[in-house]
Amino acid sequence: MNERRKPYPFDRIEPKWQAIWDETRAFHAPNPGDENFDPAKPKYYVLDMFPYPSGAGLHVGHPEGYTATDIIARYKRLRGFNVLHPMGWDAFGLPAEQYAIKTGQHPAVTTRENIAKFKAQLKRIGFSYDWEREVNTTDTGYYKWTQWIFLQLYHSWFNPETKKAEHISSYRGADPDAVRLAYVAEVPVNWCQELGTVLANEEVIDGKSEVGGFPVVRRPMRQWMLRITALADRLLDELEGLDWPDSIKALQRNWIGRSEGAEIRFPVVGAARPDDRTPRHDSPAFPEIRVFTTRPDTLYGATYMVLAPENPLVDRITPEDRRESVSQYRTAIATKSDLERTDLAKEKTGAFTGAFAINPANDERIPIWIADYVLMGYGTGAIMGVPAHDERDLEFARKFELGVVPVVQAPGKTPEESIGYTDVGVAINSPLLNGLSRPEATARIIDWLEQNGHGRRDTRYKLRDWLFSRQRYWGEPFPVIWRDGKHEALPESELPLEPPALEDFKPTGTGEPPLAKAKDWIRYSDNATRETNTMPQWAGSCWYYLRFCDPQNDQRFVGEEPERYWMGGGSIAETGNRKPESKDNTENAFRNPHSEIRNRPGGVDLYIGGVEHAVLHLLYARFWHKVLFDLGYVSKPEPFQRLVNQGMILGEDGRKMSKRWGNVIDPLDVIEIYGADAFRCYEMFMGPLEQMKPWSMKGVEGVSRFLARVWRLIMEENQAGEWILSGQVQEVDSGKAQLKVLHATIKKVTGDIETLSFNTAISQMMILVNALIPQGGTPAISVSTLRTLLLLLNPFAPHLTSELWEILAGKFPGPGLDITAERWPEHDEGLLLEDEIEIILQVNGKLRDRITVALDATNAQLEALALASKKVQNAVGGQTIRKVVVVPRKLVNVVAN
RNA sequence: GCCGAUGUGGCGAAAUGGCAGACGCAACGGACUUAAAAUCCGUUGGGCUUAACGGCCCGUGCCGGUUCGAGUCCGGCCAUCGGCACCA
Repeated sequence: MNERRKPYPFDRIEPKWQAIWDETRAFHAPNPGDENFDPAKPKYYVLDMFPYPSGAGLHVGHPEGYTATDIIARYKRLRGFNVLHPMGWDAFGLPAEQYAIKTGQHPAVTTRENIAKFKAQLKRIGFSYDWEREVNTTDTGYYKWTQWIFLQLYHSWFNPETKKAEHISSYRGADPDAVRLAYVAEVPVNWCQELGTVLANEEVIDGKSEVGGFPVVRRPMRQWMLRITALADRLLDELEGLDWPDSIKALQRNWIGRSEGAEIRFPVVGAARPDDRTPRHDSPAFPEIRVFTTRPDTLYGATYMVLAPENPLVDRITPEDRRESVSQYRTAIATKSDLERTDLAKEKTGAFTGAFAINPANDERIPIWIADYVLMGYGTGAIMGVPAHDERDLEFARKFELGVVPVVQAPGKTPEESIGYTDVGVAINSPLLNGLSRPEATARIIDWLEQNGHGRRDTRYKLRDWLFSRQRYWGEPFPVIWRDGKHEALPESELPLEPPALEDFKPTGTGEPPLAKAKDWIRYSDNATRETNTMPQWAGSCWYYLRFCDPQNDQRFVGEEPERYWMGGGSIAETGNRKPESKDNTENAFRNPHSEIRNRPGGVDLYIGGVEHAVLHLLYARFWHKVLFDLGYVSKPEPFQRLVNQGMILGEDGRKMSKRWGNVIDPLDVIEIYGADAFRCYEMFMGPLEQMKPWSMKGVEGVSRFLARVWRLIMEENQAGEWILSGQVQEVDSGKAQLKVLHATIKKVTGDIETLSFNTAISQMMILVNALIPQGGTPAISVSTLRTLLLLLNPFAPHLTSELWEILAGKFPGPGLDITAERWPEHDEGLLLEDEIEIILQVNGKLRDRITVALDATNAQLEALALASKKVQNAVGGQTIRKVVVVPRKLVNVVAN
């Protein structure tokens, strides 16, 4: 391939400016109290989801979000904000460990190499990160505090009275270990043999591991859990005030899965206990079945009950003559895979236990069945079957010929026809509830249940407690020891607890973690040993945004003042009621971002990342943050005020980029040919940030041509082929038309950046540049117009604009050499108005003519002009004019028929 | 099944309820050049009509509604993508 001529010398200017930014610490954000800290500036915290530094390096998907945040960061700096824009590494994780298993190279070495590669790539794109704040979750100085936060969770409980996490010392019960937010439980977990570790529910997809796609089986093991369910209500309710995409909020709501209803107690008759197989009806040990239902109003329609096959109650209630068939069914279910069991298409199966329960509402005796459509893991592992108003129950009842009693009558239907209706209608066949609507009936029956001791109001969640331990080497060790079979927290003074040096990182295969191989390390004292599990990768990412506020602090996970400043709602300037910009135009809300900022509840001001973290990282981090908030360590209850998901970038063939399709684009290859500025601008020009969109090399070329036109507006080649300042750049006044498009561009670009509509911002700058290109005659371009253009373009193409700014500043006196020290321009609304404007004339809503009128033409004048138009008259023809709609400065619509 | 998003030229897309297709790509024509590349200028939703200027009709997934006026708002469908899924 021929060495193609560069459209402009980005290969020289980009490294030049990157070096200057490094040397001058151009993007270092000072903390309160630091040298150069300006208390007059409001803060702006703009954050990327920090990457896992894989061996593959960046692909074009990473820099999409990073470019967006970088534009915002640079823009906010020009608007006078103190901008926190950091980057770091989520570096614990499986690939480095698996590489270690294969090669024996320590994961720390692999990680270090990968980070160096990632960092070089990010720098090459010209991101304005404050690299002095870089964090790495695998540094001892970092995970010391991850372990410290774990200890806070360990030492805390959720007080249902105050609805807050509190120190365990405020717990008055007998067994604090039963309520700690970090606790140990023997639970059925997702065990992945291939990975040699257990996984969180969130990490298992269709019975396979999210990483690697290996089979996952349920198996009871002793594990560390975090009591995230205690915060379920808050995690749900406090989503409301967040400026997040609806889809992400919906995903989290769905994942938390709050259902409101009642727990109802059904006494069992004809029950048999293993130790006494005689049916007993009046024993004090009389078993009862508790069910959870969201439809207590349909209680009278409960014609049978179903227990999950695994429900331990089954043994207690099944009479002798049914034991064999019940046990057969249970065995059949146990050998089924999760996939088979949850296959919706399959027919309902089940077995009658031989026992009966009493429906407390009408004292009816109803049969108790077991069936695998009832899950042990949700509610109480038992349901009341209301076939008339639940599809699944209806299917089951029809198959096994159980009674179906309609208890809700749908509007306009007979009771019989109302079977299968689940939503609307009034209660029937329900003595206590007849005639009531669903909400009324629900309230009435719950009151009745509570008054008569048959049940209570209840809320259940799909959310499970967070399985927090892993059997891996490359993760944070738990700061916990075991003595006499009981766990104890390590004292804070012993943090960080570093993992042992190991030769062999392989999983043991038995479920025992690799750390168990380090016999010396395990031994804590004569009678105490260390916990050998490690934390999952999510641990480090749960609080990294806090560490960025104060990354070097070795006394605290984050200093109080930096946390208040960066994560608090108001900056020093805001609380001081001071605005950094004097001009204010209330007509245009977006022109005054400060009013918007002041009203924010605080936290990270803008967080951009992939949608894949909707229910994992984003839920976990919110959970930790709320606990830290309750304990008084952070200033606001939510960490991320505004969240945006960038859309995936597809290959040129429209398919997901993957090695398999050979359609992966390497950013550095693109930068090699077109430069970092073109790469950045193209990523933003492709389309709306949130949208999925295919890559196009031709598209990059188009954007590159645009940047080259900007270059040639200001530079020209001399005889020797060197770029020199163009003679057409002069200190002249811009013409009226140019000023108009310039100010329209200031307005549009400013508004578009605020709404992250970068694609249209770039379009508008293209329009401006097209308008500035001299068309014949004696060309002269105003220096001040060019400077404004460079400022507007600077966040998008920082290298090019820095270079051109410097060249202009060297030739024309005025501003300094450094564009990043400048202020963002403001548009003058007056320049956008013309003396004459075009009015469109419609007949019945269809465009028929246009006229040019004075700006201040009255409605009456407009109407007269419209009716005088030949084209309007033709369109009206013989019809009668019914009405004339005049929209000032816009249009006239003549209605005729 | 439930929840969420999306549907506009050949392609990426744009349009506070007011000129549909800005901007860019591709394509075609032209200028410059010995030639090419680069650059610059022009045309470019579909159809009908006119010698030409121009004129007319259709057009934002489909069907209805609201409105002087709908890509945009409302109701009902269809399709694609993403998430959840026997969650009681």
